Amino acid sequence: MAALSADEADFLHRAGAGAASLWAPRSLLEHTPGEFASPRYIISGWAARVRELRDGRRQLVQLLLPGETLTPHLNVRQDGSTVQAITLVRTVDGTAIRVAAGEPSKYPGIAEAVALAAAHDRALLMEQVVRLGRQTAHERMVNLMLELHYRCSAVGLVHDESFEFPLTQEALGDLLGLSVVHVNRTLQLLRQQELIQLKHGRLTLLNMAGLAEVAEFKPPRLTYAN
Amino acid sequence: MAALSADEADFLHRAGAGAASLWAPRSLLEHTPGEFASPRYIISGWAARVRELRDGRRQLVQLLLPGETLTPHLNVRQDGSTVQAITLVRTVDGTAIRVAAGEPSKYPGIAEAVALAAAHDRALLMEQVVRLGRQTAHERMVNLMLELHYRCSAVGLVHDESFEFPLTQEALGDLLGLSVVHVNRTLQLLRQQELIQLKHGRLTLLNMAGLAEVAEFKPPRLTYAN
DNA sequence: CGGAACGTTGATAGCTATCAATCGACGTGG
DNA sequence: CCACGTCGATTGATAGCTATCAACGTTCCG
Repeated sequence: MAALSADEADFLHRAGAGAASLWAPRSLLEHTPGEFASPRYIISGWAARVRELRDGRRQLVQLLLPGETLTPHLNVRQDGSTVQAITLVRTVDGTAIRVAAGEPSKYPGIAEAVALAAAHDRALLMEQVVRLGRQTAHERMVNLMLELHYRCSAVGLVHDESFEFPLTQEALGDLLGLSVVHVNRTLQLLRQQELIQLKHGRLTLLNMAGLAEVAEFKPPRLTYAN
Repeated sequence: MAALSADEADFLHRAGAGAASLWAPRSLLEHTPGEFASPRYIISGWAARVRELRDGRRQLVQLLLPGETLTPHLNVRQDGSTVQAITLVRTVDGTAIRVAAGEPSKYPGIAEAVALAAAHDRALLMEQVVRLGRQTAHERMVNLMLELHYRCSAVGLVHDESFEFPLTQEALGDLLGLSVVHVNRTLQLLRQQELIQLKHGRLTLLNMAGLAEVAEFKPPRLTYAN
C-alpha cells in the first residue's frame, strides 16, 4: 500500500471534516430510481444493499460497514437495488475523494486506495456467492461471522473477539438465503457448541479454531502493482 | 456513454492488434498463487472464475464472456480463485488499455469505459447473489439464461434468440449451486414447457415472455456522470 | 397495559441432494 | 473396424436439509 503524501493526507483530512449525514434505522440511503446522489462513505453504523423480488422475497446482497462506501466505482451509478440503514448510520460526502481519485497523477495514493476499496468490495461479493452457492446453513452462518469479524477488526471495532452485531434473525435470513426459523436453529446450535455467544446485539467468537474448522474464511489479499 | 476521440479510437485499434493468446478448454488463465499477470480481455470463448472448497465442492463465481476482462480493477490483483477456460478462449493483452485508463485527463473515454466495465462486472455479481440466495432451481436456471442472452446479445452473438451455450450440466450445477441431477431435471422441465431448446451446445429461447414470467431479469443500467 | 418487534418451538411439507445404474456419443488403440 | 474407456446426459429411488405454518414467549415502549 502506497503511503500518502503529506499533501494527500491533508486533503483527506479536509474531506472527512465535512458535515456528517445521519440515517435512521430502516431509512434508505439510496433508492432505485437513481437520482445521481454524491458518493458517501460510512463513518459509523451498518447498512445493507437490498434487492427485492416481485413476490416480496428479499435478498441482502451485501453489508456495508464503517469505512466502506455505497458506490465503489468512480462516477458510475447503477440501480436495481436500494441501500437501507440497519442501525443509525453516519456518512460523509465523498465527492472530493472521487475527484482526487480521478487525478491519479496528482493524488496517486488516493487513487490507489479507491481502487483497492473497489476490489475489496468485489472480493466480498465473491465470498457471498460462494456462501450462498455451496455452503450449508451452518457453514454460511460461521463463514459470515468470520468475515464480519475480519471486517470489523480492520476498523478497530473488535475487542476480545467480540463486536457489535446488530442484525436481526430476519436480516440474517435475508442475507444468507435462509428462513428466519432456520436461522434461529442454526444460531442455537452454534451456541450449544460453544462456538459463539450472541446476545444484546453483540457477538463473541468463543472458539476461533473451532469456527475455522466449520467454515474456512480467508481474508481477501489484494496487491497493488506499480 | 462518452464518444471516443479519434486519438482514443486509434489507440484502441493498436491495443487490440497485439498477438492473441489461446487457452485450451479446462486450462487455467489465472492461478491462485497470483503472479502478477498482465490484464487480459477475452476476444472469443467462455471462461469461468472458480472457487473450490476444502472438500472439493466447486463454485463458479462468474462466467467471463467475450468482451469482458478477468480483472476489472486497475492494477489490483486478488487471489483465492482461479479462472478456467470452458471453451477455447482467445485473449489479448490489456496493459496498454489499463495504462491509458490511468490517465483520465488524456484518455477520458477509455477511463470511462473501463470504469463502466468494472461496474458492470459488479452488477452481474450482484445478480448471481440474488439467484443463489432467493431463487428456486427453476428460477435460477431461467434467470441465468436470460442474463446470458443479454450478455451475448451485447456482443452480437445472438441470432433469432439463439446462441452458443457451451456449459455442461455439471458446470451449470457448479454455477447455480445445484446438483447435476437436479440441473438435468430442471432443463427437462424447461424443454417440456417449450420455453427453451438446448442441444448440440446451442440454446434457443423459445418464449421470451414465458421465460420472463418465470424469473425477471433486468439488464444492469449503468450511467456515467461527468 | 396493550401492542409491536423479535425470538423460540413443534409439526409437517417440499425442494433438492445423494446414490446407483443405464445410455449415448466420441475418441483411441489393437 | 470394433472393443473399450471416458465424459456427459438421463432416470429411478431414497434421504435429508431447509421452508412453511402456527403458536407462544419475551422484551421494550408509548
